[in-house]
Amino acid sequence: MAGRRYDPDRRERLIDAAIRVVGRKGIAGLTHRSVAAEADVPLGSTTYHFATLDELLVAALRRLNEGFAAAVGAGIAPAGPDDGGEAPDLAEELARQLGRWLAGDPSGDRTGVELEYELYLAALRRPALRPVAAEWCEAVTALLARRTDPRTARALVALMDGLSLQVLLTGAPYDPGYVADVLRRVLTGAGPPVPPEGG
Amino acid sequence: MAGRRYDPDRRERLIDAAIRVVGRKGIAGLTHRSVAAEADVPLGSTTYHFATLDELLVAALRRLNEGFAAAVGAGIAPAGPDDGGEAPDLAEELARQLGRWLAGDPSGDRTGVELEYELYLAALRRPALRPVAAEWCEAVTALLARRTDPRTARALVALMDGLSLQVLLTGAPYDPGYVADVLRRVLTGAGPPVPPEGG
Amino acid sequence: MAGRRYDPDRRERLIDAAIRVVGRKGIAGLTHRSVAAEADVPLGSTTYHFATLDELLVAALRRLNEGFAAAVGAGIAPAGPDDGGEAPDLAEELARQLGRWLAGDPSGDRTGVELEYELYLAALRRPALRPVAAEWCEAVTALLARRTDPRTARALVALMDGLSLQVLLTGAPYDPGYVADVLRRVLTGAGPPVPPEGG
Amino acid sequence: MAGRRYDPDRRERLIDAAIRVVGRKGIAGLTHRSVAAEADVPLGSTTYHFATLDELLVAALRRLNEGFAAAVGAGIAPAGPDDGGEAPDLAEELARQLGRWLAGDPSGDRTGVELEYELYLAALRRPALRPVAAEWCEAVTALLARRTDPRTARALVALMDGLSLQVLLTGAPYDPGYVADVLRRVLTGAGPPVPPEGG
DNA sequence: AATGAATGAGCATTCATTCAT
DNA sequence: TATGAATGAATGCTCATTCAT
Repeated sequence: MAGRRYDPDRRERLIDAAIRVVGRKGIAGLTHRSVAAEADVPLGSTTYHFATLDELLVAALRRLNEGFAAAVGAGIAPAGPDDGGEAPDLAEELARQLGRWLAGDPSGDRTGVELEYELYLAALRRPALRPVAAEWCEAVTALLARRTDPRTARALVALMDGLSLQVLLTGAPYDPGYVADVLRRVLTGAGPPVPPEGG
Repeated sequence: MAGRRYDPDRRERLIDAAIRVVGRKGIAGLTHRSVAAEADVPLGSTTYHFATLDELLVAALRRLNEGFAAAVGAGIAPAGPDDGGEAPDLAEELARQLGRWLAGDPSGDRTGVELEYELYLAALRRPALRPVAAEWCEAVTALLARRTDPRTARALVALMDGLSLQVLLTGAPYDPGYVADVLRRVLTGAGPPVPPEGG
Repeated sequence: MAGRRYDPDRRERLIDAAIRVVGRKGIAGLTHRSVAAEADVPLGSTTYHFATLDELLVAALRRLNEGFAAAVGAGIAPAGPDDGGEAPDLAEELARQLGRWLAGDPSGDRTGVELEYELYLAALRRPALRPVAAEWCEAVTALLARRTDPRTARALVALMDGLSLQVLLTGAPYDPGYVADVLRRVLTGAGPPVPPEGG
Repeated sequence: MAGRRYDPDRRERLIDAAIRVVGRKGIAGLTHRSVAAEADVPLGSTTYHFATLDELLVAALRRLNEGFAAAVGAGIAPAGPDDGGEAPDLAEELARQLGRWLAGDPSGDRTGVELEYELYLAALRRPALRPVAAEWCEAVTALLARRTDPRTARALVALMDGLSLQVLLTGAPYDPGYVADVLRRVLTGAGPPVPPEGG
């Protein structure tokens, strides 16, 4: 913690530390001090790299988004070349995927979804986060739109958000069959998927 | 602020004040002090009536629920005696209602929905709020179940939550036609409404 | 510094401490911490009694005013019953008095005038101090008006302020003969003193 | 803000920036950072050119003096060759001039006088500024001495300072008739003006 | 039952300064 | 010669909580 001059990517380490802190203590527990301690960095260093906590929050949410989009992208295969207007098993794939996320890390800290939702929902009161939240929303919608039309994709995202929150907020058990069922209803009458670029 | 000894419904006034404070400054701005000032009550009085802020938060969310359930109940008429398995215009009614809530109070403070969602979503990190959030969710679901079946009702609530959050978090405009459309899809194939008690 | 609950007139002690701190380190050195240390009182106590530093500054300047007005009043005897339109030796009395103030306390800390002027002049940038500065100005003017007319009194105050500042700001030596001379010029053609109340 | 290597009059630009900063935020708001930002110059550059803030303050006050002396000189014409011992309208000229300064710039920032007085009065606590304050005082006195004798000039300066401060500190309205009156009294019995050099 | 006073911990932020480049 | 990065100290202020009344 002393004399450690010259430390490139300290900025990145601070973002990582911020994510861990939020995971452990929530956004309310994210302070310059807690981040500094978590990153093992002098206090002044946090304000040097991120003048305000909002800046740090934005960076954290953005990094989370990248990781999340990658995860979703890996889980949701794009539509095959000869798919009809609607992917046959998308509803079930999504329901299964959602179940995996919500089950989460059984170990100590909060699960990934909870952390992610906390940051995402923080945009409600923090305008600075709004653009990042919008990016996240659009990114996931775009991924799903590879298997259905954009309007349907957006509705799927909303429904999955709503169902996840019901589980997270009320402690209700997750029922994959039920979720697949209602997702399927939204997929009913969906248009053709967005063709991949260059197609 | 002084000498106001006998004051039987001070407790209620504190809850009202707490709601106003959260509306104006967010949950992060809810402190014993801010509530005391808002309610024009000595500081010690707040800790006396609500030992912790969580207690106050629970009371506030519960009060909000009551008002909200009443509003929803008034907006969503129960199914008539000879309705078929599904109310013909429920989707549009809900979309319109949602639009009204999201448009909100154009005056100073935050709109009602934003306030309500902030408290509701706070349950993510505050276990004490979880039971109240569950109550809220069940109450609204039950109201909608008077026009469709419970599983569908729960999905409608989730979808409306998700769509509302998209609007609130990303600043996207609200499109009632789109919302009615996707709500209608969820209503597709819904079962019969829950018969009124005693029916 | 510990366990000293119940300490009435702690508020007064804080004001005294603030005056000593400003005397020693200037307004720039007046911080909640420095006052707390000087008064041997916990830090939180300073913000409890004076929510902002401006409040403390106002209280300090006001207290200083009282003492100063008393000192001036003692030094400047009111006009005798049969005085003509102008007190014969007022100019010299004032010049002598001014010399005594500017000579000040040869010991360590800043002299009283310097301290007083620093707080008084701070009103230039701190609107909160303005009313107190105005009070001070009027009080001294009223005292002098007992020996001459109010317009002349106000000018005497201005001239004495200006001459004092020349000494304090530029380090020029104080020349009582010169000061008496120019004060006398202002007194030339002055009207009758303000009659004492009830006279 | 980057790569601006060759920049010969950066020093001057920093002084200008410092004056603007003091005008906007007061001496207390003058920091290396605020100057750097105002001058659009890297932070390190300010400490490089002015090791301490006092140095910068001295430079700023000195520059202000030059401009002010020029303004006064332009406003106060020297005595004509056949003037009697006393300039007939000097009192009124000065009163009018003072009124113009105190009215100041009606636009956003602080008026020029306020800024100038703040820096001038700062000498009270900052010995480094004392010589510059003395220069200012002497310069203005010398200018006025071209229309009256030096002792009287010095008193005029003191009286004008005192009257200006009354207006600035207490918010009292400026009354040019009154000011001319009392200035005239000081001019009463003044000696002959200082003859121009070489006269 | 109720409350004014008190206090220790903590927070976001700002800053002068140092130093390696 | 300049400067971006870094840092330790400090500041004003807020707060939950305690306690004596």
